[in-house]
Amino acid sequence: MFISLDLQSDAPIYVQLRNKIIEGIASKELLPGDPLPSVRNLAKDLGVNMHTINKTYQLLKADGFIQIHRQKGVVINPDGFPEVTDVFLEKVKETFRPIIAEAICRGMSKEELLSHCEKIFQDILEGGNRK
Amino acid sequence: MFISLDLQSDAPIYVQLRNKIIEGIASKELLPGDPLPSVRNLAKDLGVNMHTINKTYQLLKADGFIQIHRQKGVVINPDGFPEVTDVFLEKVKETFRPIIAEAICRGMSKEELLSHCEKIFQDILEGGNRK
DNA sequence: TGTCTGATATATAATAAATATAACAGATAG
DNA sequence: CTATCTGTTATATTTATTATATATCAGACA
Repeated sequence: MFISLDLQSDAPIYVQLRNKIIEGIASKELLPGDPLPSVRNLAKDLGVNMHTINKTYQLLKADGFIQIHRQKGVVINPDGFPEVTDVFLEKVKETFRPIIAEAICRGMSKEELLSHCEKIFQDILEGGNRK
Repeated sequence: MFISLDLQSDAPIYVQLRNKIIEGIASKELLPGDPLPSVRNLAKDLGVNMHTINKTYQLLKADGFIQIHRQKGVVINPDGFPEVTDVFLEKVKETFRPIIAEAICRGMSKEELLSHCEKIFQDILEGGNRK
């Protein structure tokens, strides 16, 4: 995992980090059972505070993407990942809807939109286009 | 325009309102030249502060979706809307990427994803599924 | 016995979001 | 002319979020 944070971004660090790890899982760069750095080590590597990393891990744990063992450390969930729940679908809608609406205003066709989505999907699978 | 705000949402009020208006434009419920309520009236109607509305209008103006005339009021841009710029495409990517990555982790297929996007696109055009 | 885990507590600083008032300049209807 | 409506601007305050700085605790382990 090469993790780079964008300190200029309006997205909080702990969210950026969460997303990076999710992308790592999606691209199979991170496999079930793989270890993640300890809270303190990752904080040191990224030059941020321990609590910021802890917040990210707690989020990922709550969603079922990682397991946290008190003394062993943090691992990508070896028992598989959460499914597509109604809650998640709702999140998809709420996130996509405003952007798609703006795309329509700007004259983007449905085909064009789907093409962009497809490309992003592929890029993630191939682990590319990472910032 | 029936505008309802979700005070429970984590999205700021001024952003929610911006999105509602963008959706109104996308669904052609709001047409070029149509007037929008004055800052003070809308604030009163929604039960929020004047500055919150003003922030929304300034955002929409900066992006070219509305025009603001000092004494006449606010109208949906009669000269047409902004195009699909590189900046906007970048915003699409950055917004979609984390969600699509999570969708992949949860086992959603590409076809399933595109189907959801297509549905959202249609829903907006039809002015439905509004909250 | 150190040293590593995560977990937890407390305090502080910086920023963003929202509100509360107030005042200003220009247009316009009475 | 006056009152009222625009958007604009300024100032101050409150609240919540984000991030940091320290510190401590309990369990595991070499």
